[in-house]
Amino acid sequence: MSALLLSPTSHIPLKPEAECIPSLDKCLDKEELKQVHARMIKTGLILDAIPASRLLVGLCGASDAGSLTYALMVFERIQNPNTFMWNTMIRSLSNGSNPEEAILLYSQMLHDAVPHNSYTFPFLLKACANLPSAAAETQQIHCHIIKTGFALEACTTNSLLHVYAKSGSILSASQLFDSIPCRDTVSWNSMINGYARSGKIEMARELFDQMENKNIISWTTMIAGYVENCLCKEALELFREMQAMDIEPDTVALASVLTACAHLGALDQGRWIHAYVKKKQIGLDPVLRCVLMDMFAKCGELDEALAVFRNTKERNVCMWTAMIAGFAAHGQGREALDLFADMERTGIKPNGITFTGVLTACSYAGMVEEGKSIFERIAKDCNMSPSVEHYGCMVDLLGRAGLLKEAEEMIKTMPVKPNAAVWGALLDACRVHRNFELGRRVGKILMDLEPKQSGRYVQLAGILAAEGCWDEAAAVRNLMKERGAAKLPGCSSISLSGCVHEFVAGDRSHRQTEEIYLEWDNILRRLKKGGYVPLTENLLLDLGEEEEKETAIHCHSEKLAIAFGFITTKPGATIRIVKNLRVCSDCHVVSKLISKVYSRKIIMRDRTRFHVFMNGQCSCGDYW
DNA sequence: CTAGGGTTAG
Repeated sequence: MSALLLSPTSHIPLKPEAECIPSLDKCLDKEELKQVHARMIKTGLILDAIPASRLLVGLCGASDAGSLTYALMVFERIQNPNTFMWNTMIRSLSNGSNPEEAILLYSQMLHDAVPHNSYTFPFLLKACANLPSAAAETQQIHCHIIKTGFALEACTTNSLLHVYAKSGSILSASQLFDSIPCRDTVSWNSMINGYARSGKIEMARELFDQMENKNIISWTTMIAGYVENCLCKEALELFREMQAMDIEPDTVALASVLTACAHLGALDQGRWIHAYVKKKQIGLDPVLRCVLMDMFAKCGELDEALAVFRNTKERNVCMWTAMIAGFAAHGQGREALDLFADMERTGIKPNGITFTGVLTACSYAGMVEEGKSIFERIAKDCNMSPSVEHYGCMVDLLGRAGLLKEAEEMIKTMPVKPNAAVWGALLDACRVHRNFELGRRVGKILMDLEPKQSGRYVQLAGILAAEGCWDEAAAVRNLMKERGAAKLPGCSSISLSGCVHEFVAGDRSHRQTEEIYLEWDNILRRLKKGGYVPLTENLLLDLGEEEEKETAIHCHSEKLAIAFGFITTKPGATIRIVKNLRVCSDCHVVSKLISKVYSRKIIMRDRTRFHVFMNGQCSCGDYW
C-alpha cells in the first residue's frame, strides 16, 4: 500500500502509451487501472476530483472482486470525497457479495456530513434489496428519505417501495404506495410484485387489471407472480392474453413462461417458445438457456435438455445444477455424478442447490457410498455447512437403502433442527421397508410438527393398515379429521396443444367425461384379460368391500389422465402426465401394463421423480 | 451515476 504513495519518486519506466492518462471510458483491466492510478499519483492528478472519480468508476466497474477492494483503498485515501464518489462506492458495494458494507459506508457518509443527492438513496436501497433481511435498516433509511426531502423524487420512492415489496413487507409497501402522489408504472409494477410475493395473488391481479399503462414489465411481473404462487396454468393463460393484445414478449417474459411450462410439463407450449425464440432471433442469454434446458428436463426430454446444455459454452452453476437435477429426477445417478465431476473440472463451484441435486441422484439410484462421500465434501471441500435439505437427502438416501438405524442416527445427531421433510423421508423409508415400530414413532413426531398436513396422517395410517392395525389406522384418520387437516387431492394433468387438462380422483368435470370413463373401461377390460389384478392393499381402510376399493382406485387421477390421453392422441403416441403427489402402486402397475399391451410410452412425473413406462417396465425399477 | 420483471431444490 505504501508503495503506491511512494510511487511519485519511483523510477519505473513507463510504457509510452501510459505517458498520458488513458481514457477511462473503455473498460480497462485491473492492472491497467493500477498503472493509471500510479500515473495519477505521479502527476498529482489524483487530487483532482474528476479524474479521481473516473478512476473509482473504472475500478468499480471491473468485474473481479479484487478491483472493488482496490477501489475502496483508493477511496479511503481521497481527502474529501464528493457525493459522486460516495455514491459510486455505495453502488458498487450494494451489488457486491456483502451489501451490508454499503450501509456501513453510508453511515460513514452521514457521520462526515456529506450531502446526499438524487442518486444516493437508490444505490443504497439496492443494498437493502440485495440483503435477505434488512427491515430495520430500510425503515431507518425511509426516515432519512423523508427528512432530507427526497421522498418527492420518483426514483427514490420507487426504490424504497421495491425494497418493501421484495422483502414481503406488504403493509409498509401498500402504505407507501398509497402515499405516493403520482404513482408511475414502476410504482405499480413493484406493488404488483409485492402482492404476488406475499401470496396475495388476487390482490396483485386486481392491481394489474386496474392499471392503465401496462408495459412488458407489468405483464411479466404478473406472469412470474402466478408462477411463484404455483398457478402456472394462469400464467400461461395470461401470456396468451398478452399475445392476443399483440404485445411482444421479451427475453424475460419468455423465461417466465418457460418456467411455467416446466412446472406444468407443458412440452408443446415449451417447444413453441423455443421455436419463437429461434424465429424472432432472440438471443439466448444464460437465464433463458437455463430455463429452456430445465423445461426440457422437467418435461421428460432429457436428450433435448442435454442438447441445450451441450450447445452452451459458458455454463453457470444454475445450468450445471439444473442438468444434474434432471438426471437425478430420472434416476440416472451415474450420469448425474459424472456431470458433477465435469462441473468441478471446469472450475465451477457447486452451491447448496447443486449438492441437493447430486445427493438426490445418489438417493434415487441407491448409491449409498457415493452419497456419503459427497455429503462429507460439502463441509470439507466447499466450506459450507450442510443445510437441513442436505440432511433430508441423506436421511432419504439411507432410508431408501434400508439403513433405517443409520438414518435415524443422522437425525438425532444433525446440528440443525430436523424439519418435517427430514422426518417425512424417514417415515417413507419405514413404509417401504415395513418398519412399523419406528414408523409409529416417527409418525407421531410428524403429526405434532405439522398437525395440518394431511399427507402425514395418510402416510402413517397406510403403514398401520399394512401391519393390520386397522383400529389404530382408523384412529389416525379420525385425528386428521378432528384437526381439520385438509386432504390435498391427487391431481394429474396432461397438456395438449397448449392446453392443460387437469384431473382429480373421481373427476367428472371434464367435458369429455363420458368418453374418458368409457375409454378407461375398455382399457381395464383389456388389462384384466391379460391377467391384471387390482392392487388394493395400499388403499385406506374406510372402504370395506373389495369392489368399492377397486372403484376407488380406478378413478385415480392418473388413470383418468391416461384414458384422456388415449382418446386425444394417435395410437402409439407418447403420453405425458404430471402428478402433484406420488404415484400409487396400482397406478404404477397399470401404467407398466398399458405400456406393453398398447405399445405406448408413458412419461409420468410425480411429485419427486420421473417414471418412464415402456414395454412393461418402468425406469424407476419399481423402487420409489 | 438512479427505480420495476426471468434461472437450479424444497
